[in-house]
Amino acid sequence: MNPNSPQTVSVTVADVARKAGVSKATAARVLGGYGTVSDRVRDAVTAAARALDYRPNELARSMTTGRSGTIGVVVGDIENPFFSLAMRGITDVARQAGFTVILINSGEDVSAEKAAIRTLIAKRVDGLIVSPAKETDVEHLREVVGSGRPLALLDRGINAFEVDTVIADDRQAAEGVTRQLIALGHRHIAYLTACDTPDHLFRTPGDINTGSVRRRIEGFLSTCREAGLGPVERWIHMGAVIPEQTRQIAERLLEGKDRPTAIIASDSVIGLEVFKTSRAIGLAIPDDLSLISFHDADWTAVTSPPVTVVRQPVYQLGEMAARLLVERLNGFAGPGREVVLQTEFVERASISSAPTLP
Amino acid sequence: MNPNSPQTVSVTVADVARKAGVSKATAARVLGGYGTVSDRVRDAVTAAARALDYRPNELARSMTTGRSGTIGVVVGDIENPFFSLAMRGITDVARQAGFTVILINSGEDVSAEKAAIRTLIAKRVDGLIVSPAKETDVEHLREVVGSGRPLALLDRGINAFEVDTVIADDRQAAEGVTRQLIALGHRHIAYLTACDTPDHLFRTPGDINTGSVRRRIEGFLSTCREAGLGPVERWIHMGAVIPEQTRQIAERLLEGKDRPTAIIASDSVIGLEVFKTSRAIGLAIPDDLSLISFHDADWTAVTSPPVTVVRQPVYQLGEMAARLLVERLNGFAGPGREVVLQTEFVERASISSAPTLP
DNA sequence: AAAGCCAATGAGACCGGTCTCAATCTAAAA
DNA sequence: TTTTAGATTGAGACCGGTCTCATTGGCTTT
Repeated sequence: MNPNSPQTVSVTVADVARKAGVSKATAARVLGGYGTVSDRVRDAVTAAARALDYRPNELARSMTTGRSGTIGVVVGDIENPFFSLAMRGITDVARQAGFTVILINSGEDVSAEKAAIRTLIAKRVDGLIVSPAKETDVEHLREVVGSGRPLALLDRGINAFEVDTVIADDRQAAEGVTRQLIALGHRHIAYLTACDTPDHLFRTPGDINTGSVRRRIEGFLSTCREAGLGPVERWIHMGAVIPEQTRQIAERLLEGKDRPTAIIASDSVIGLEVFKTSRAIGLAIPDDLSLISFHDADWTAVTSPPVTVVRQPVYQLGEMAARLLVERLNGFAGPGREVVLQTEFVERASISSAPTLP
Repeated sequence: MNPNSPQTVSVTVADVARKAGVSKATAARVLGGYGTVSDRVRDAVTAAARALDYRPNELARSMTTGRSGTIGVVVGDIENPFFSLAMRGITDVARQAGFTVILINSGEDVSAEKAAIRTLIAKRVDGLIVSPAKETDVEHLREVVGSGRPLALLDRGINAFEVDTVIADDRQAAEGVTRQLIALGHRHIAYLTACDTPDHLFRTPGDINTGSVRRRIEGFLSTCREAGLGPVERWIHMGAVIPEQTRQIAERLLEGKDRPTAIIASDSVIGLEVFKTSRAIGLAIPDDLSLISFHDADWTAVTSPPVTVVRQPVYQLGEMAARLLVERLNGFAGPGREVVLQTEFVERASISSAPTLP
C-alpha cells in the first residue's frame, strides 16, 4: 500500500533458499539450527540471510513445533509493588530459560481473570503463572491444567486440585506478630485487608477467597483466641481495596469509641494509608497506636518512626514460581509441589506496649 | 503420550466442521466471525464447537492475518515504581483496544534492549513501546520502524528520526526546582543521576544518553549558569544505578569539605537513598540539607519531613504512549508526534533557605 | 571393485487458521 | 414465468516455518 514504507513484506526461508541456490528445506535447516548441513551450504545460506536481512517468524515456528516460547502471567495489579517485584523475579527466570512473558492484570476480578486465561490459551502460551483472585472460583484454572499446560500459582494456593504453588508462611507470620502484640499488652487488635465479602462483614476464614490473606487471618484469629481475646471476628475489617476506602475504614476505626490499640495491615498499600490517617488524626505511633504491616515496602524504613513489618521474599516468590513452571516445561511430570518461603519479622519502631485507654 | 492427560491435541475448525456436517470454510466463518452464514448453520457450528470445547488458535490466525494482537514493551526495570506505574497505563489502554502485552526488561542495557527488540519482532508484535536506554544508539529502533511496525517512545526521545514520543517537561521542571533552590540562597547544588559515562565524569549534556535525564540536566545547568553559579559541571554526579552506589556517592558528597547545601535526585530510588544516608550521617533535612526528588513516590509523603518532589504524570505517560501506538495500529499514518505532559511541583517540607556553612 | 553406511540434500506434507473464487440456491424483479 | 442480483456454501491455496521420507553421493570395508 504505502510505497515509501520499506520492506512491508517480510523475507522468508524460501527467499533465502532461492538466493542461496538451495532448497527451502536446507535453508530452513541452517536458519533453524537443526539437522545436518555442509559447511559450504551453511555459509551460503547465512550470507544470503544476512544480505536479505532475514528475520525468523517465531509465529510460524510455533505453529509446527507447538511451543510458543511464551509464558502467561496473570496478576492482580502490576502497579502494586508486591506484584511488580514478583514480576521481576518471573521475567528474570523466564528470560534465562528462553521464554518471553505476556502480562495481564486481573484487577483481582475473577471474570477478568477468566478472560485473561482464555486469551493466553488462545495465544498458545506454553505455561501460566497466576495469582488467583479467588481460590473458590477456579474452574478456569482446572481447564488450564486440563488443556495440558503447566500452571504455577503465585502467593495463593487452592485446594480444589493439585498444582505447583509458591506461597509465604503467612499463617506463621501472622501468629508471630499477633503474639508479639499480645505480649505487649494489646487487647484489641484490628486487622485490615482488601479482601471483601458481599456484605462487608467477616464471619469465618472461609469467607476469605484470597489464600494468602485467609492464612494470615487464620493465624491472627487462632492466636487471639488462644489468648482469650474478645470478639475477634469483629476486629477484621475488609474492603480496603483503594486508599480512599482504607482511609475511611481507618478513620471510623480510630475515631470510634472502642478503638484498637494496634493495627495489622495486610499489605503495604494499606499500611501506608493507615500511617497517613493516624498522623492526620493526631494519633502518635507507637505511643497511641501500634502498627505492623505486611510487605517490607521501601517507605516503611524511612518514616518516623520506621514501621515494623513482615518481610516477604517477594522477588523469590516470583522467581520460584517461574522456576517450577520452567521445570514442568522441560518435562518434569511429578505431582503438584507446594513451596513455602519463610518470611522475616523486621522489628523497627512502630509498636510498643499498649496504652491505657481512658 | 500420557493417556490420562486430557485433550493433549487441540480441536480445530476442521473437527468442528466435521461434527457440524459443514465444510471447514463455513465453520471457520462462524468461529472467526466473518463472512456470511445462515442462522441454521451458525447454530449447528456453535453447538458443535461447544460440545468439542473448541479453543481458537490465535497463532494460526495471526499467521494469515499478519496481525498478532500483541504489542511489545521494553522498559528498564519493571521493579522500578516508575515503570510499573507506566506499565499499568499501557496495559489498561492495550487491553481496551484488544491487544495483549509482552514485557521485557532491558536493565537499561543497550545490547539487552537490542535482543529484546529482535525477540519481539520475531514474535511478530504489531507494535512496540520502548524506553530506550541510550538515545545515541538507536539503529535497532530505526530497524523497527523500517520493518513497518509502529513504535512509540516512552519518557525518552531521540533525534535521529521521527517517531511518536511521550515525555514529561523535564527541562522546565528542572529549571523550576533549581530556580527555587537558588532563590532560597543555595549556591552549591548537587544533581544525582543513575546515568553514567565510561569515566564517571560529566562534561556536557551530550554525554547523557538518557533523554529525560539530559533535558533535566540541561535545565539545571542553564539555570545555575544564569545565576552565575560555580563549577556547575562538577555538581553533577553519575552512576547512582543501585542503592549501594547512591549511598557511596551521597556519603562522599555530604562528608566532604565543600558539601552541597541542596541535592536534586533524578529519581525516587536515588532520592530515597539520599534521604537515608543524610539521616545516617546526622544531617537534618531541611536545616542542613535541602532535598528535592523527581517522581512522587509513595514514601515521599510520609517521611519526616515529607519530601518536596516533581510529580510526573507517570500513569498518563504510559497511557498516552499506548494510545499513540494504538492509533497507528488503527491506520493513522501522519508524521511522528511528540507529546509533552506537564509535571507538577509538589511543595512539601524538605527544602529551606541555605544554611551558612562554617 | 562391489557392497554398505552415513552425511547431505530435496520434495512435499503439515500445523490451524483465513481468504479468494466459483458453484449453488433463493427470492425479488421484469 | 424467466431473469438476475444477492446470499450461502464448498474447494483449495496460502501464511512461514518444521519435519518426514526418499534420493544422491562420497568414503570406508573386505
